[in-house]
Amino acid sequence: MEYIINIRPALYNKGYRITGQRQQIIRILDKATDHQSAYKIYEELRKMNHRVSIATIYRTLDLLVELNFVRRIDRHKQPSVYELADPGKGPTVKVHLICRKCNQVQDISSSLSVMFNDLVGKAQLYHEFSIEPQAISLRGLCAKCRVESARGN
Amino acid sequence: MEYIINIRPALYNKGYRITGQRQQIIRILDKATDHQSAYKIYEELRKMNHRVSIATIYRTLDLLVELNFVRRIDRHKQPSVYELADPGKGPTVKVHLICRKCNQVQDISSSLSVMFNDLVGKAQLYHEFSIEPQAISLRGLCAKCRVESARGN
DNA sequence: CCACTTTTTGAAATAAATTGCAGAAAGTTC
DNA sequence: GAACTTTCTGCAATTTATTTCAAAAAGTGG
Ligand SMILES: [Mn+2]
Ligand SMILES: [Mn+2]
Ligand SMILES: [Zn+2]
Ligand SMILES: [Zn+2]
Repeated sequence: MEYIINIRPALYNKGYRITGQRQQIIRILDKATDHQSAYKIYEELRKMNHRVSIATIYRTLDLLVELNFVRRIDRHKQPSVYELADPGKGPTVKVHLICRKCNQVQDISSSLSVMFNDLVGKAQLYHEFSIEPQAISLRGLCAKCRVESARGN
Repeated sequence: MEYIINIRPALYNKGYRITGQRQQIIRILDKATDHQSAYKIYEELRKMNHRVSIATIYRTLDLLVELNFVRRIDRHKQPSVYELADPGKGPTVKVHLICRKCNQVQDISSSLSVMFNDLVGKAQLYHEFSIEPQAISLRGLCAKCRVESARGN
C-alpha cells in the first residue's frame, strides 16, 4: 500500500524523473493482489484512459527491476509477470513454482524462502558475485496437473 | 561424451523419432564445452552443410528440456543458452550466475549446487509440486563488472 | 513563467521466439 | 521394399519483446 511514496524519492535521488506513466505503473502493481504481466498493466491503464504505450510499460518494469523495486517472474513461453519487491521487508529472493502445464504461479512458503535466501547469500560470498533481489522460477507440474497427466490426457 | 547413445533409446521408447536433425543437435551440445544458444547451434550445423531450420532447433531444444536431457539457462534480453543435463549424474538442478552487465554465465560450485538441490527437494515435498531438473538463473554483477561500475562508467 | 538541458515517451521498425500447415521422413506391417 | 500411419521438418506467417528516433515532458535556474 502506498508503495509509490517510497519509490518516488528513490527515483528522484538517482536522477530518474517522476513521470505520470511511472507513477501509474507502480500504482497498478501496488493495488494488484496477483502477479501482473506487462500487457495486463497496459490494458488496465488504457481502460482508465491513461495515455501509455506498451514500450513504456516494458521500459519502466525493466527500470524498477534493475532498481530492485520489482521482481520479474520468468515463465517460459508465457509473458513474464511482475510483483513489487518491498525492499527492507525480509528476504530479497523470492521463489516461485511455475506449472509448465497450466502456467500457474505459486509462491513458495516463507520458511523455505528464508532458507533459499540464506543459500543465495552463501553463493554470493563464495563466488564474489553480487546477486540481486529477484525471483527464482522453479518449473514443474502442480499437484492438479500431475494427476491429470498421470491418467492419460 | 557419446551422450547421443543414451538419448536415442529414450526418445525411441517414448515414441519420438530419431531424426538426423535431432541427432546432430544433441551431438553439438555434447561436443560443446560452453553453453550454446539456439542460433549458435544453427550456425554450427549450417557450416557443416546440414540442412536444418532454426524452428527445428528451437523445437528440439524444447523437447530435450521437457525430457530432462537438457537444461535451459534463461538470460533476460539475451537468447537462452543450453547445456546437457546428464541425468543420473548427481544433482538435477544446476544454478548459474548471470551477470546483467556482461551476460557471462558462470556455474555455481558443486557443493553449493548440492545444497540447492536438497532445498529444492524440500520445496517439492512441502508444496506437492513436482519440480523438474533445470537451471536456476541468479542475476547480478560479476566481480569484474562490479569493480567497473563502482568507479563511474 | 521562460529559457535551457536532460530524460522520457509514443509510434514504428526490428529482432527474437513461436506456430500453422503441407510436404517429407521415420517407423511399422506385410 | 511397397504401402500405410504417424511424427517431424522447413518455410512463412505470427506473436512477443526490444530498440530507434524525433517530439514531448521533467527538472533547473533565472
Ligand atoms: Mn509472488
Ligand atoms: Mn552450466
Ligand atoms: Zn498446473
Ligand atoms: Zn559481468
